[in-house]
Amino acid sequence: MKIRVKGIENQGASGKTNSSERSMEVLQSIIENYIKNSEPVGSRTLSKTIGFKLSPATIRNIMSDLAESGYLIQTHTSAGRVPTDKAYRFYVDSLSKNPAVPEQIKQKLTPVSDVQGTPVEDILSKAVHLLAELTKFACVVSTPKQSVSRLQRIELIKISEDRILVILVTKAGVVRDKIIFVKENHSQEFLSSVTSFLNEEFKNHSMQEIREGIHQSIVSDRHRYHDLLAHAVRLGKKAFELNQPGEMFIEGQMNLLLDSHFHEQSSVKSLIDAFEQKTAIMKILDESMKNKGVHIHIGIENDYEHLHKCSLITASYRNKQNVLGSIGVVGPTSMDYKRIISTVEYTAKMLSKTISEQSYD
Amino acid sequence: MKIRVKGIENQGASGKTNSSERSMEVLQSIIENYIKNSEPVGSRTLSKTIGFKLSPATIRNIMSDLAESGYLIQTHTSAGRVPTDKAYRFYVDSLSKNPAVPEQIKQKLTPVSDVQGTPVEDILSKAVHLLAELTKFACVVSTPKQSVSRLQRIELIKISEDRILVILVTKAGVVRDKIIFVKENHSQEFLSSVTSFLNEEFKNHSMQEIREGIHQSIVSDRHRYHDLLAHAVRLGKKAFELNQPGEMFIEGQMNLLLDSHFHEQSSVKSLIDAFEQKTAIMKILDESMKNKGVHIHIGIENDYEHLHKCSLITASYRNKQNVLGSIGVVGPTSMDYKRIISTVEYTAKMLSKTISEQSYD
DNA sequence: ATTAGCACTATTCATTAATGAGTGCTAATA
DNA sequence: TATTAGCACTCATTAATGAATAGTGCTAAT
Repeated sequence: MKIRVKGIENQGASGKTNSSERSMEVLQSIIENYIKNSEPVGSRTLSKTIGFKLSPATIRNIMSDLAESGYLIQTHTSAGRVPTDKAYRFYVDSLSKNPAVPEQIKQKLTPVSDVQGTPVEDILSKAVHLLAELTKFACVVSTPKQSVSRLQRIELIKISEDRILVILVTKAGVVRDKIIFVKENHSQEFLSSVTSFLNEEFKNHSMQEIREGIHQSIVSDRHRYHDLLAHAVRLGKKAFELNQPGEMFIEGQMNLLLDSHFHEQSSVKSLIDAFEQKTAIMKILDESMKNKGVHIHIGIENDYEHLHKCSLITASYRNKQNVLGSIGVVGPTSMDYKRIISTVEYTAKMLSKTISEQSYD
Repeated sequence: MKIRVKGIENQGASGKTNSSERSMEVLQSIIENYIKNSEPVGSRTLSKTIGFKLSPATIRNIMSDLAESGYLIQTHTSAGRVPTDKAYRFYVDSLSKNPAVPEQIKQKLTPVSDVQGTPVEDILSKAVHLLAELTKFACVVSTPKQSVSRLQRIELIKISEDRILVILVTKAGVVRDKIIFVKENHSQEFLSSVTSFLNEEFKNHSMQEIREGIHQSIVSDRHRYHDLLAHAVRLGKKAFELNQPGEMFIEGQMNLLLDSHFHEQSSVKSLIDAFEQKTAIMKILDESMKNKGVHIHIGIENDYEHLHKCSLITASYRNKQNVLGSIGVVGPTSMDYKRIISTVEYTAKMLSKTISEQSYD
């Protein structure tokens, strides 16, 4: 009995994969059926939908085996079977790596690239909005990681007696601004020379490097700097200090609440918490920046408990130089993985392309 | 019969307002009861809750009259009565103008002012977040209207051969940035002189004035400008062109979906649409900037149909110079007006104070 | 003008019974 | 030996029923 299913786990190991292949196809069929109709699927229905001819009884046997090895569960005795997270994992792993992107989605996503001169935030926001519209789920995108982005230019502008406006332009085209308060009343000329110094010193360095570098300068080489540079370093330190904790844009949360899978009280509450907290999702997005391609987190695989009933599909976006951030979809575990994966992948690609065009190198 | 109720509408007109005053108090009591429990209120319950002694039967008579003149409705024959939008309008109009702000709310809102040097957007976002937390409804805030905000400083920074970064700093502390593309390869020195020119010419003018002013310059005085200034004007035109359509931050939409009043399918859909559209709510926020104080839009009073089951409480915020934008709450018509109104009012006040401190004059 | 009393109405809730989808097991079949 | 037909059984869903309840409207008495 179990042999049949074992075949799934180490498929191809033995020569006689016939019956295991069939189990696989049945499982796949169940999953696709469930994804489509969101209803437990029974042996009778399946025997009609399935490609090859099998009687309900046989299918019942197979299903029973699949249930035993944890791919299916029953909500109650006389209900059909529902795929588990393990089943979804099997399913996505068996999907083709380069899914076709429907022409319609390509069409819808072209406006992302139609944004000459707009701030990166706007591009991200547009992209995530479109993604939400296409997938009908909640979508998130993380803003470019400051620490890795490289300095294109820094500018210090005197605003008033004691206030200086700091503008940081990164290679990725992100502009950050911050007012810093100072005690001394520096002249604009002085600020200009500080600006020049900082630009020469730090252009093309990542923010992280700069922060560390400045720290270094102060600690070790203090005596070497004459007065002006000491000031410059002190100002620069303040300027580069804007350690924003990485933002995240969320769009289409409402879509989830309309989704039938989240109609139960408890899971709605969970989701809201998950979005309030942000940190959990942010962590997943960050994680997704480390490797190429699409990342898939299914239900229970998520560390954060409130996301146990969700799947996340994420992909990183980048410019020519660096990986900048990630974009992703949060939906029910029973989402249409094929479609969502290809959509996310394509969106990330378009986003990368657009941002690369805007980047300064 | 009707006389009793007419008394509400032109109260104090006749000397014998005794019974009309009583009707008023009954109505008020019904409203407060309904706000508190979200359940149709019946004559028996009311006769207990109400301050003075009245039998259920008498109350029934009064209620019947109130229903006849449109202050109450019944969901079905044997149900209690529910206040109409007209009733809420009467209710809020009769509220004291300067409501007390609970100490607890004051406490919660102090962090808004704890934001030295942060961009205005962040302050707004923090304020609206706190407001949502306090009110448990959805909250919105509009970003400072660009057209009225006055220029503190403009800066042109050469980013690459054909790209110039424009930074606009307004008196309100808002920084706007945009990349403009140019055909000529201007030197940074040239840009500096253009910058000086633009600053001298337009500092302290509102964006709207500037846009009009520049247009004027080009049309009428073209010949007067020598080459450099012609360039400057052309660049400036491009720079000031960033006609952003006024953004809006939304927070706490989820709160609404958890609210029992919106549990019916239809109204949820409506609300989602309302927030997607943005324009309708934006219009209300804009409207609210025209007059001082708190503005209240109850249900059917809203032009936009999808907001017919909501009330909006809005108040404008400002710096020392100008009204900048508005902040507001979107909730069910049966919200606790007393509490919400005072909270919004106080939040707007705190917001104004904070932003004024950051403003550059 | 107010109130008590009573008939009337509509919702809500629990109970019951019918329906039906789906399984598991056994015996028959290819 | 793998597959299938047949049948008993389970459990959710649905509809129907009736009792309990909360509320009104009207009339007559105070």
